[in-house]
Amino acid sequence: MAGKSNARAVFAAADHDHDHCIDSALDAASGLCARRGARLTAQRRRVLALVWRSHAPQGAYAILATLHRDGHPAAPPTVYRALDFLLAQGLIHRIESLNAFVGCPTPDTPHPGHFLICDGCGAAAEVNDRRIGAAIRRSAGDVGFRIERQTIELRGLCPECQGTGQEPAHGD
Amino acid sequence: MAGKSNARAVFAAADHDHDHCIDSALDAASGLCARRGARLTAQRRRVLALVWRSHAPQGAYAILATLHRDGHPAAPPTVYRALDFLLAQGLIHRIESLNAFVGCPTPDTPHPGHFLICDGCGAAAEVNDRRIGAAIRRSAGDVGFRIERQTIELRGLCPECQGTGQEPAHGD
DNA sequence: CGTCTGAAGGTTATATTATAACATTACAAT
DNA sequence: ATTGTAATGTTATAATATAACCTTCAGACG
Ligand SMILES: [Zn+2]
Ligand SMILES: [Zn+2]
Ligand SMILES: [Zn+2]
Ligand SMILES: [Zn+2]
Repeated sequence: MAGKSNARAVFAAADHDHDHCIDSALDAASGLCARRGARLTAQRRRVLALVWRSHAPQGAYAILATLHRDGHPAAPPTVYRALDFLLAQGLIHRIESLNAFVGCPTPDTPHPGHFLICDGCGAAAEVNDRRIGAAIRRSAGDVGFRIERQTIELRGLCPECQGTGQEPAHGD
Repeated sequence: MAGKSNARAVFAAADHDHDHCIDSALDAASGLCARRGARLTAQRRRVLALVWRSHAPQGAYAILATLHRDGHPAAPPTVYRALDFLLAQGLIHRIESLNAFVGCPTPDTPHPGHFLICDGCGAAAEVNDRRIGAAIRRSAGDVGFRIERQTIELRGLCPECQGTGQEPAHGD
């Protein structure tokens, strides 16, 4: 309970209304795709909802299994194609160190994805800290490297999971 | 060590003596394992040499195939076990965004692996910039996140590959 | 309306990456 | 030699991802 108040800004509180997260993500996606002329089909919308099922990144095959449970059977290519579309639209990010996908809370503006990922509760928080970006640009600039894409994934324990002996991952 | 424009210091020159890279990596590994009482067996040494085959990260199955070509047939678990040992000793790093492994040029001292990875030539350069580390610690500290492990992989083009038409491989 | 077209999705098979489980061998210490 | 343990071998399979080809569907247009 001795968490910092800032912490809640990036990691959702344990008791937050997650249905609201899902709904607003879907609404944002609808609007954004409409403005861009991109087709957010029922299939893609379902996959996006399942990625947002939790703040913990979801694997493609977990999404696949949930689709089956929900009465929408699909094969791997279907899921991967939907994920590719969502990635292209910036609606989700891929977490390389987990081979999994997580919803983007700010899909309207382009940004590198910088993540804090808790090994206790599994949640991934997108931070996109200006200072990290600046340090990276400076470091790459020093050696003449031109950055096209960033993978920044910091693993550890979120404030809630520290001191609770919560090292191993759990469900979702 | 505190450098500004040691531009070519991180990416090896195109014409450098790579056999020297391999030899000194193997020598360093021998000494380090001896001091630690860790057993750098022939198998592990062979795998380490193959990881160092290039400054481009090598996949486990590429290593496996090369072992076969070299007359040292092996099954996947053999290679993965050797890689696990080398990772545990800090002799190599895993590149998450490539599912591949690259030799560590400074295995003596513990450090997070921060990489610049060229999409032109495939080379990965380990930078471990103190400013990036500091920015990350500050950013995580702000929200009370405890970092246990970092994945920092910056993809783009190295100085040599810029302007040489060497964008991500296309063929024609 | 009917037809055309291209994107989306379906289907099957397979590629790629990684690990589980158990048997055998090598090796150092007693 | 005996024994305990680390390393390796062996077989099978899990988990992640894509290739290739076919069908369906929504919208454009005459
Ligand atoms: Zn984002
Ligand atoms: Zn947590
Ligand atoms: Zn290193
Ligand atoms: Zn290059």
